[in-house]
Amino acid sequence: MYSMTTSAVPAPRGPVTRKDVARFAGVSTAVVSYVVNGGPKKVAPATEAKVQDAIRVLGYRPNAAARALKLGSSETLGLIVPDISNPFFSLFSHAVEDAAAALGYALVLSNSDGNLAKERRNVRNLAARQVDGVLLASVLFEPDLEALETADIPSVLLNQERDAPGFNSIGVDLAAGARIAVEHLIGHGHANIGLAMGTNVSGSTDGREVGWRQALQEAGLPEGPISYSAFTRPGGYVAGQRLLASVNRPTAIFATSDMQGIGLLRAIHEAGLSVPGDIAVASFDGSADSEYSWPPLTTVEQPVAAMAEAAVAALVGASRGEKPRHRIFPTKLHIRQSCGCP
Amino acid sequence: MYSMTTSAVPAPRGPVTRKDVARFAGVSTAVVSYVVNGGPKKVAPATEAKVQDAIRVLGYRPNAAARALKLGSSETLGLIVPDISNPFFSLFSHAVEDAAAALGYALVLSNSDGNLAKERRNVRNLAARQVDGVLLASVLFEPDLEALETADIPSVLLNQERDAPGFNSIGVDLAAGARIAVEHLIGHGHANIGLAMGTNVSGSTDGREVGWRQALQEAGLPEGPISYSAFTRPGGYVAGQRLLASVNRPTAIFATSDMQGIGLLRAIHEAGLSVPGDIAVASFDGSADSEYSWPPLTTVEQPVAAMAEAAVAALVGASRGEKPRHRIFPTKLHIRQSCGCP
DNA sequence: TTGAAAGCGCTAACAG
DNA sequence: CTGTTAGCGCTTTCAA
Repeated sequence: MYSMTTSAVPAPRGPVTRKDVARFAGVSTAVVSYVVNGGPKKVAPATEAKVQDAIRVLGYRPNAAARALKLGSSETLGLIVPDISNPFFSLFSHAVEDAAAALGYALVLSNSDGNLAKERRNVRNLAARQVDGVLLASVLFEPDLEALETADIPSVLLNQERDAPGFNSIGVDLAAGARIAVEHLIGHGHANIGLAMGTNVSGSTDGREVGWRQALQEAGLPEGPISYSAFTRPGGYVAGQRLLASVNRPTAIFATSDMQGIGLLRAIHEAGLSVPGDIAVASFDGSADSEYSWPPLTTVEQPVAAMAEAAVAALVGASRGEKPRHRIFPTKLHIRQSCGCP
Repeated sequence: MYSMTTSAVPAPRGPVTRKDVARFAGVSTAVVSYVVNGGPKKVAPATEAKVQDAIRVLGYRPNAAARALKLGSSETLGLIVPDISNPFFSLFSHAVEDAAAALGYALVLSNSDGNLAKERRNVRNLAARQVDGVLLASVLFEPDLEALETADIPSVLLNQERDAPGFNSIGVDLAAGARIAVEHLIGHGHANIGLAMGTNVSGSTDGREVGWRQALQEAGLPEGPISYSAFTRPGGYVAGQRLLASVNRPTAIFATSDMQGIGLLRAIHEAGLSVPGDIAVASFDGSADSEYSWPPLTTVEQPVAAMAEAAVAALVGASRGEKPRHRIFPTKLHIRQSCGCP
């Protein structure tokens, strides 16, 4: 109806600004700010009502860019993952988005495709966009965060096993997780346990390999065959083929990711072998895929939601001046059928 | 070394702005803009070099918020999906991010969790953030886009089978895709083909159900049993259990998503039946999961990358004044082993 | 309790 | 070819 009446305050042509609201409500723009933000000044109830009305009638929506410019904060977090279509990262992203949204932050997502140049480009891009924090699952152990530092933007490194000094980081106890899985396999009586190890760029040995070795050593067992390949389904598939062809074929295999585990299952099935009858399998991550493979995979679950929340909290904390720290989360063994349990 | 020398141009304390660069290079701020944006005015090569130097030395990064405020464009696209951890959407998101990045847009991701209220909140939030376009895989057939319309922000509806007038939309030919899959199953000699149908809120019958029925009718075959359940792994699992227990147990089942297909496989395996020996299976989507299930699923592939590109292009086109349209993409049958092919 | 006004960093019209 | 300058919409200090 408003558009049909002649009014002292005509509907503005373009997008509605705070000025339009002020004019419509007969107050100053400052007052509009006060009611929109609930402060920093108190507003008389009657005035507030007028303003709320004007906002509703005009369909006013604050301009986030202007706010970001003024405040130097975009209420936005950036997330860089190698590949969002990797189930682990998509699960993680969802959890991060939830945690961010709960705090009023939007999430800008970018994929690095495991490509260092792209990762750096993404970091810079996020820095330029004045995000309030960046979560980075880096290709590297100590990534180049200079763009963020000079812009004073906090960051958290994801999937970080070790403490990278000066970095906020979060990770899971890889070695402990791998160990419980391998110990469980040993408990089933296996004495020749192979490893389908994912490859990463970081120089040092992955904790999952360490854990596998520890479990074997402690049980006085020799090391089974190892195959290094990508942390992916095809990677696991290839590793499976190689492991099955090795001179001393293992009776059980630990895969360092669910994706590899699934690839492994395919290789084993194709070879006409049964799981867990001929070969038992356990993997790492605890993604939904592992529950619906055949047979369902016994896997080491990462506490994704807790890690996401902690990562977001670390970002928010960092902007409040808390100092960088490294947080390690425990894992939990999910026993299903691929290990030989009924 | 710059920090060690006394200079007429001290390093600025806070973040470096265009003003600092101008001062350092001994030019005006306008000139800095011209070189940063490559226009709209030409700059003498020598001057440009000085500016580029200053930018490098100072580590200058343009403030996106200020730019967005000035230009009324954030160079950002919004994407709302029900659940990023659904492999179809994560694949799609990756493709969207690629397409967006190629055009210089960042991507803000949000999950609606299939929840209408959350979807609306996300739409509004994106509108307030002045994104330049929104891609929405809605819960509804005709979602509430008012917040976007009043802000003059273009949008594209994803996964939209039919033309919703006035909306930009993109979808796949569901019925045709389902038909080729079911026809393929028929070609294997199956005469009792069941349907594991995903449930959605839209009132009308899903094209995949239509296609299944069409193929059957054209072949003069009776309709097999149907089970309605969620488009998820658990959904497919339950559908599988029900279908296997039905009075006239089908010899083949068409699942309307890969996730359902995978759940279905689990139900069949648990029942001690073999695929495709006892029951053949085909599904829909063409996600990576379908390739590594056991047996690998014959599936109807959606051209995700092409759709993502078209969706982003539609957004950009819309802001150039192109009128809304509905784009349908063809599917392609990926033959693997679950249907009975060798 | 409310208002006026100074910018946040950037772009681009306009003037030189 | 380069510089000056007026805002974009918002927050917040300072004054009334």
